[in-house]
Amino acid sequence: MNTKSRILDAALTLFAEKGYHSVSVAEIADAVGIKAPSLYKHYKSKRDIFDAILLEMQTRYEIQASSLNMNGSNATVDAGIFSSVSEESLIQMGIGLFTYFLHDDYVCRFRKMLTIEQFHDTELAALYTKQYNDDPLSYQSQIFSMLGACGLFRPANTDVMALHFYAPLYLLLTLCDREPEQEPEALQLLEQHIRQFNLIYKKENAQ
Amino acid sequence: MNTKSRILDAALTLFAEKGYHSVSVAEIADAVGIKAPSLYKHYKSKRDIFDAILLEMQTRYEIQASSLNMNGSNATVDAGIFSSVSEESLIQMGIGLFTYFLHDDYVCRFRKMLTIEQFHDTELAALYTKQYNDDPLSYQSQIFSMLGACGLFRPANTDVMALHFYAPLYLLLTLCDREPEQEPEALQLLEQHIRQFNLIYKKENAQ
DNA sequence: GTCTATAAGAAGATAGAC
DNA sequence: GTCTATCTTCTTATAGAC
Repeated sequence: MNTKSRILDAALTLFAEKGYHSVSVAEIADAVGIKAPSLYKHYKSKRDIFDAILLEMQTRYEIQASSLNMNGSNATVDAGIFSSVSEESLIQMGIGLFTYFLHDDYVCRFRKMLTIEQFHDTELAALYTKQYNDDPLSYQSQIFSMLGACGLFRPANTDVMALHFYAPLYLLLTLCDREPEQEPEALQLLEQHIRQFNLIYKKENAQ
Repeated sequence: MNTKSRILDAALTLFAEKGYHSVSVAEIADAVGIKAPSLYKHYKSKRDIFDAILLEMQTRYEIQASSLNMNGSNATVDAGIFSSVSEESLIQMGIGLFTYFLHDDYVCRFRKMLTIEQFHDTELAALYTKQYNDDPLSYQSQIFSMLGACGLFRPANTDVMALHFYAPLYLLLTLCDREPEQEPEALQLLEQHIRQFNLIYKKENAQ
């Protein structure tokens, strides 16, 4: 890993924990194992490092999201997968999404950074809303819309269903960001939540 | 309003928008209409202002929470109120809780400040978790437990019910903190959520 | 209680040697 | 590409006049 990437990595870790303004350039350099002035051979300013993180993480996100059809206007592929959905596979989807969001090193640090910086400007606010609210909700909504059309789920407002499915996941995720030691309880509650969700919305005769 | 309180107020506004470290003492003094050194006649340090905010807001919270029986180990009074619960009164409770959390000037700014500072130390993390996760969830759980005992709601895991009821409220609340212009859509979705929730959990023969 | 003046230090960033 | 030395500005905080 080259120095430029190591700076980005160290900065992301520090920004995620303390916020942009609370971290000094010297601190970042220290974490990388160089002196502060050396850092300016790689980035022209502290703000430049922040912007590079933003760019890099947005690129990663778009790749990840498009592979899941989370950003596009259709979820056709996933509907195909979930048309043979069972309670266990619904749990797998929920737990999988949750643990990925929670444990992927970059995703996790970037989410914390955005959490801290979200009120600084409208661009960061919009990015947070897109990645952690709008995209997951519209993705889930489309999934449930298809599962409804297949006759597997009771007919219901899919936006509300998406909110019912995703909001607990979101709350538990932000909880674990703050209190990592509560992950076991969170996972247990998440599983109970999905079982209950399945019980509520799934047609009795389906499967 | 005396100067000491005006400093607290101005500092809270600034901390909520930019975070503790991004705000200078001069900026706070400016917002109050005095010079920075004058501020030290009221508080002995910048950190002292922050701690005073924390203390003041925790006191306000405890008063508010105890009047709602949110912190205690029982929700007896509220169960009495909600034993005559209707769909409309459930919506009123949800919307009321939501708009209070969102529009109360102090509650709102303090929540934003905690959001920004939550990863700085474990004390702030614990405070956030208590006020915006644990207390509301245990409160809701107790309410549903009583409504279940009254035979108004279907029997179900009340912790999961509380999560189903509160998590969407929480997601929409944090969304509106970030994007205040989305409040109308959020309120509409919140109302739909509660109607759906009621439909799901309420016994058909109840009422 | 407010001000001006100022200390003491930290921060972002540059110059120039190696 | 890394370092030391340095500049400049910002920031917290104090001293002391009014």
